[in-house]
Amino acid sequence: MGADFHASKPIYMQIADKIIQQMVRHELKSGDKLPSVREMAIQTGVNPNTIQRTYAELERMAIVETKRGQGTFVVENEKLIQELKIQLQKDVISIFVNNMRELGFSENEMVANLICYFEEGKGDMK
Amino acid sequence: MGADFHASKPIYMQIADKIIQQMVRHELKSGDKLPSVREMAIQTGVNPNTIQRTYAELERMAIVETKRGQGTFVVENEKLIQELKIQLQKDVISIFVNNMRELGFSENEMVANLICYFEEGKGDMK
Amino acid sequence: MGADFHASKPIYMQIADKIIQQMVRHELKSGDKLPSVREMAIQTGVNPNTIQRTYAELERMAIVETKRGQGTFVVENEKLIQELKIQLQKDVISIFVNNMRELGFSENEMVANLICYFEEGKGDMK
Amino acid sequence: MGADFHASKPIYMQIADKIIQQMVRHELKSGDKLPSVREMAIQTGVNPNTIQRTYAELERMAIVETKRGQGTFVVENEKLIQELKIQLQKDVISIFVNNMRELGFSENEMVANLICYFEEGKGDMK
DNA sequence: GTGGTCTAGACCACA
DNA sequence: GTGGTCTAGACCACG
Repeated sequence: MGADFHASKPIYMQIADKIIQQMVRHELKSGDKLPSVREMAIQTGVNPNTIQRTYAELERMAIVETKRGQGTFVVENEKLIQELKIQLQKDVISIFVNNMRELGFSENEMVANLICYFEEGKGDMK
Repeated sequence: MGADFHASKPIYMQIADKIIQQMVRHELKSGDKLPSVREMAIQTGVNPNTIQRTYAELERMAIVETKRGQGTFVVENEKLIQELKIQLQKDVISIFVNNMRELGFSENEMVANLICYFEEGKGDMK
Repeated sequence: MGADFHASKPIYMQIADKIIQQMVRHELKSGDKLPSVREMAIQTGVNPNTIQRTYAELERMAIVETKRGQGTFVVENEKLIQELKIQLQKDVISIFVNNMRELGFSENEMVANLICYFEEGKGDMK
Repeated sequence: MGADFHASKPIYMQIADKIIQQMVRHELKSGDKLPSVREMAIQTGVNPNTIQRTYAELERMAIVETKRGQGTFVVENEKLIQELKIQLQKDVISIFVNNMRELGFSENEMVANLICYFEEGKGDMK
């Protein structure tokens, strides 16, 4: 569970992404309490300030809310989390399609290559 | 052709990517001469230092070579460019698969959602 | 009647403000009894500790007094409540004038814009 | 120009507000470069991290943009700044009206009291 | 030179 | 106990 200090994305964002993924996969549900800043800091092995920043970012995205003196909670809005998943999914696909298009692939080739990737691990895609 | 100062990737890398894409799509071929550092700097509207770094990076990847007093040329090695394309393609697919997996999708769902994306633009992906 | 956990003001102050407003508007009069701490806590949905602090704050301002075993009462001093209203009013106006001045407005423009705001809801204020 | 360490608003926000006011009053114009983080830190007498946060907040509001290695600039969008002014103005008026209404004043009384405030400083408002 | 991130450790208000 | 702010000082990538 160590942080990757050399990735391009800042640590506080990597942690935010992890939390979002947990929401999207329903490992974290509406109304659930996140670990306290200090506890999360210990769990992830980073400075509490970094977690603070993560939580602030999540709150800015309106997918988490903090109650003074009580803690930080997943927002009570299941619909918003659903939309979040759809949005993230579209973003991921969109990036993939753009990248592949820039390499000169047609839509059919993209699908074919993806299937190929699954079947062969690394086979004869061309 | 302006540089995107907001993207997460450094500008010199953005430009390197653009050049590599041109090779992979055969808009730039083995032996072709790249624009001079100064000219490229003007074309892209960035500091010549930045282009310098772009060319250095491409040379480090061994897909470009600088001939003293003559300029910078795409390496005379068609096979290497082919391999480059395959490598890039695998990277792109691999990133896509990882991202989708983190969102909780199975391989079949990935393929289905991709096809869905093409058919509907943004339809009812679940 | 729920507490706003997001506002910049602490909850105990928000509640104190609400009570003061009721006095100023004569919905609460000299000598009236405030709800008990527990009852108020239930009404507002916050921790009794928080209400305790609200009442303590009001007592510190000398606009409420606690009689042991009987409860908390609005002070028997109509004049003081009048003065409170005038003071609050001056504060509100003063803040408004400062804010508008910081935006570069003259006194005449402030009056004009206020009138404008009433007439048009949101019209062509310049 | 010292920072007020005891105000309710955090310092980084107070500084952000000051900068926004300068834009709204056209003391800072579209495209102008803000002082560097370090320089501003010296000017205001706070830690560079605090200014960093101020600039990050302004960028999040999309009224400032940072160019890597060059500095932080007022966004090239005069219209947006105009809208910002109108928005701020509406907010200020709206808060004033709400506060006065909570004290039990009618719209006419608000205007009258404001004028009174200007004429007398602190005269016989009731 | 620029902004961005991170740590360490401190203090605060709030519930 | 909680989150929020701030300082001090460090290191990094970028242009």
